[in-house]
Amino acid sequence: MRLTTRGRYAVTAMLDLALHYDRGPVSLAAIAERQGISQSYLEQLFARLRRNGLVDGLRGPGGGYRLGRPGDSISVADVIDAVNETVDATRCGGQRNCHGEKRCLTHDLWEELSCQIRDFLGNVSLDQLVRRKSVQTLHRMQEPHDKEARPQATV
Amino acid sequence: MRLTTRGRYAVTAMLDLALHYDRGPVSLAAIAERQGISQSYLEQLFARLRRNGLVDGLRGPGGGYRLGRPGDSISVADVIDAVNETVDATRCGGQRNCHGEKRCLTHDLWEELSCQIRDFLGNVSLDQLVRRKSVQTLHRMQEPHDKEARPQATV
DNA sequence: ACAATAATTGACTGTTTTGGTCGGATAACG
DNA sequence: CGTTATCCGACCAAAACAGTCAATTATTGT
Repeated sequence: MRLTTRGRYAVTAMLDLALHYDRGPVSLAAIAERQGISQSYLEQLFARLRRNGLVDGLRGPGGGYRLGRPGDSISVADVIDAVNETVDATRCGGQRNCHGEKRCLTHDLWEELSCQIRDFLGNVSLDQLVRRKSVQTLHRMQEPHDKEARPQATV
Repeated sequence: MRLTTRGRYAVTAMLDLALHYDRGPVSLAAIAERQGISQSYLEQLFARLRRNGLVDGLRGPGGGYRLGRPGDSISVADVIDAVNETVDATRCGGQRNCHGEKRCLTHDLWEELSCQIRDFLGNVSLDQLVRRKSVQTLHRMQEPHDKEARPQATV
């Protein structure tokens, strides 16, 4: 089981996408700036997210990324799985060769733990996160305080 | 949050200790052979376990390691913490500097996850593991099939 | 006293993963 | 056509991981 910056960045970025769902595609540059993540690194992550169908990429000016499916059908576990390719806590990855040909003394324990984690992360959707108070607060603070309604090319 | 071979080995080794609690000190060589773990690596792990008071080391012939306190007061979380020094899932380790000076969008989520994991692993004691059927079965298979009662120096 | 045993210590090494950069290709829009 | 942005692949430094090794120290049995 590994949960590192990669998975955390991915979830944060996906959440940013969900927060701006109504404003059309979101560019990596925008995410990078808002969330303080290296844009080059984001490219790597989004390559995996796209391959797993979690996002759609739109090229050209005004392009960016969009959620591949509704935010209530994307769980945090989905995102982490996409970039990490394993949330399994066992060493053998479900096989039982952790000790010679048999499974090790603690195999079952790690299997249960994996289950717990998957359960927890699998039951939190992006939409649920969006609706959280703490997220909303931070979201508003990250907005560029547009006094008018959506200034379009202030960059 | 990281759960790697180190933590898994440590728990397995501690469980081995608990399984042989009544037979006096257990040598690293014995654990290494039974559980298929490198003895040199075990040395490293037990250094940390000892520093955290989880085991007592007894030198000299017939020596080895013993549980530092009763098996029902040692949780899996204790063991992992001892060798890993962190089971935290947040990047900032409880501080809130994950994004600049503020906390990142997903800070709370990782904090909850950490809590879940700690809860789960903190509520499993070595004694509970010992009593598990799957563990008992594996345990019997690992014994050297002593036909007599405890042959003493067959090595 | 002596040898064997086994913990204890610290330095050292090879491999993998992480986190990240860079340059260029490709597609879309004006 | 030029700009914008995704795409793609190679590349890289640092850290963590997994493991080895040699030397030292303490204890026990003879």
